[in-house]
Amino acid sequence: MPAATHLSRRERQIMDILYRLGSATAAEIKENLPDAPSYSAVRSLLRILEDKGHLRHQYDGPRYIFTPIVSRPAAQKSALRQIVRTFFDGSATQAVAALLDMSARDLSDEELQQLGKLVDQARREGK
Amino acid sequence: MPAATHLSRRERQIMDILYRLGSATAAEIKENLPDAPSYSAVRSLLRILEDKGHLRHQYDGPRYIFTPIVSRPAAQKSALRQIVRTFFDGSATQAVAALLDMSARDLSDEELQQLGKLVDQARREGK
DNA sequence: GATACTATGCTAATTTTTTGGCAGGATGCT
DNA sequence: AGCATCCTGCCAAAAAATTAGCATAGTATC
Repeated sequence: MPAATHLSRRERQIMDILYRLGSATAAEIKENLPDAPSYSAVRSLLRILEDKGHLRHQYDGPRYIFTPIVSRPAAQKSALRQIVRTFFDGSATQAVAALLDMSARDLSDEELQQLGKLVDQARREGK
Repeated sequence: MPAATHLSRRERQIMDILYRLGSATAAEIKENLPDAPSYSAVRSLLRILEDKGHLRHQYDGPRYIFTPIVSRPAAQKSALRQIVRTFFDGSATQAVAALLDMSARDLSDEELQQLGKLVDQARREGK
């Protein structure tokens, strides 16, 4: 149950990449790392992260594919909780409001309609 | 303009505390740090963060008060953007849906009503 | 004003992180 | 088979982060 706050800088960068891509090879991770170090360095980090239980690898033909241990949905929740707590005084409402505010113009009407439905649904369930 | 991904583990922990509390003294930060180190260590970190331009200090009677340089609203946006990109394929809608899903039962009807209004408003503005 | 307390500034040592080097094995191509 | 390429595993050096120690100054309390 290692919190993200315990990961080192590089470790966190790698886990972020893995959650973004779903899973990846060492080479792909290297490509996605800011100020990418050598391939060897990436491999070392991956080994460390695996030792710590943050990811696992499996064979895919001639190379390894690395995948996070914690499922994406679980990691999503955990990340959101962290943000809500740190930046929004624990208020999910404030967080949603900020999300809408910063991305409303990028959302299609379909998406907004869908969100409206989700809110209505939550209201019905709450009663 | 150093992104959060460039902060070291302790640096990030401290900035999180500062964004949670708004601003804080060195002692308060020490209290809030997981596995808190010595006061001296905290002071060192604070000096480093100030050198890097992440925070500033001001006098409050006999001690310093430390405050983030980047405003809370700006940091909120930045944090949300990061989450949306890393965990939700860049889809704010998905993120909102996840937020609603994980916290709907904790929200009051007033809050849900408010969110409904925000969505409606976004739809009207989009047209 | 002496004492205790808490603050700061600076510095040096320890620990962790981050990195690259090198050897060996598999794959693929000519 | 021979050669080049890409992978892995292990290890050790280099760099960065983290920590504590110590000297000093301000405040308050008695």
